[in-house]
Amino acid sequence: MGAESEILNNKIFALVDCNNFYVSCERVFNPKLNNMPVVILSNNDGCVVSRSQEAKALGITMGIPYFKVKNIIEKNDIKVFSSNYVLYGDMSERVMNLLAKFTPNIEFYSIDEAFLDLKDISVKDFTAYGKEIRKTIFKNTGIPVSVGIARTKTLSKIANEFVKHNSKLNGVFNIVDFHRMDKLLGQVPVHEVWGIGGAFGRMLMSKSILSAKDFRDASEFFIKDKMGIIGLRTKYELQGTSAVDLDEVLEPKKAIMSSRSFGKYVNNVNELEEAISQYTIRATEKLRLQKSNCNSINVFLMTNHYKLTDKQHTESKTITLPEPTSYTPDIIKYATFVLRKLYRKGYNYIKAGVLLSNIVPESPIQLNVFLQNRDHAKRDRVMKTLDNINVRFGRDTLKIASSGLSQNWAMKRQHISQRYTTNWNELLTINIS
DNA sequence: TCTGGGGTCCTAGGACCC
DNA sequence: TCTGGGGTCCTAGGACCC
Repeated sequence: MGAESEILNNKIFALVDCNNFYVSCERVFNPKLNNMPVVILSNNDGCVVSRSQEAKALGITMGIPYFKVKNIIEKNDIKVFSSNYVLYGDMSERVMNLLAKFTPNIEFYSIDEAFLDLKDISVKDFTAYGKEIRKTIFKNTGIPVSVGIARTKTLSKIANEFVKHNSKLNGVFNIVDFHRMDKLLGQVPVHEVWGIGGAFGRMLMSKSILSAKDFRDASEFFIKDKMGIIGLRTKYELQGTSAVDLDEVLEPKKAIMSSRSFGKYVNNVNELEEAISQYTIRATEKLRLQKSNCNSINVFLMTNHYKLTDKQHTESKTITLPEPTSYTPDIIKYATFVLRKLYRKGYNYIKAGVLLSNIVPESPIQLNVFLQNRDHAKRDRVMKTLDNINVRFGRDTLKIASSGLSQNWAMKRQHISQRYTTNWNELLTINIS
């Protein structure tokens, strides 16, 4: 890389990633868990989605179904928690607010990761700055983070991953002017590079492209042909040329999904209707929160495809609404109408969901001339009041009756912890004896 | 017995238009 | 016998991410 391109490409990305985030959140409020093996389960207590170092060392892999490792868990007294997204979401917000103080240019990438562009920060030593970030986050939230610093997002990901396997780095790895890049990239398996997943990984390995270094040095034509523009960008990024920008603006979502596996098999259409109503309530809440309306809804339901002895039926159907809306009762009506079209008697359904799409800003509203007799202002007020009450007094304080009261189909959460930070009844209590 | 949920982007191909 | 060509829009599906 010549001096000229270095001037053009002067970005410095820091990827800040919370270590074992969900486990770390639980540990903040339950310090007994420190140094113990801990795992967090996905919704419905299905799979392992977060593991402490100790749990990883015992051979618990990411995404493994819970029932497959129950033996190891019990034998080693691994502590188990159901996902507590209310708690993790709140802790995430605290971490992100602190990170935003370190640079005006930040991308909130996921619940536990953010990219910071440091090019305009007037510090000489980015490594020291990374250590300061790390110290600040830990001191104020109790969450340990790793920091990877590089000239491209893809390289900052690699640096960050490296931190976690090398305790000598003390949580920060800066490869902005790293001399042994070939050696470093040679150690990264190609399928672990950000943007290259399992499918492309297998294809590349069959062509003897085994490491990030091999991929960086592979032919442009080959990569463009087999992987399109995304693959090419990844190659440039590994070469040190930034090709994936910081995404700073929080764009409204283009699709909003709410779906869940059931806690038991459901074959009764009335129960399915309750579930679809509940998911629609959740999805439309999110829709109004980002001040949008949707034009289409998709409803799907599925049987358990792992259970080969069961009759299978998986189907989805999209309909276009007569006008863009976020009015929950109407959308429930349409969604349950679609559900009844899809539903077949005699099948054991395990999961269903609602997807709102074709999303547009809530104003200006494109009114359907045939529906103009509706009082839109009044409907808006009703939804606003509903949302306000539910924000103030807790989710589902007010809800629509079609979602059911007993909800026998609801997901399993046998190991849930308290909502320490968001619910007055679940604050941390300390017994002094 | 028991296998998550919620997103994004890109591409190919069909429909349709002039 | 010979049966355009280019453009746009939409959708479905595949790949990826955490």
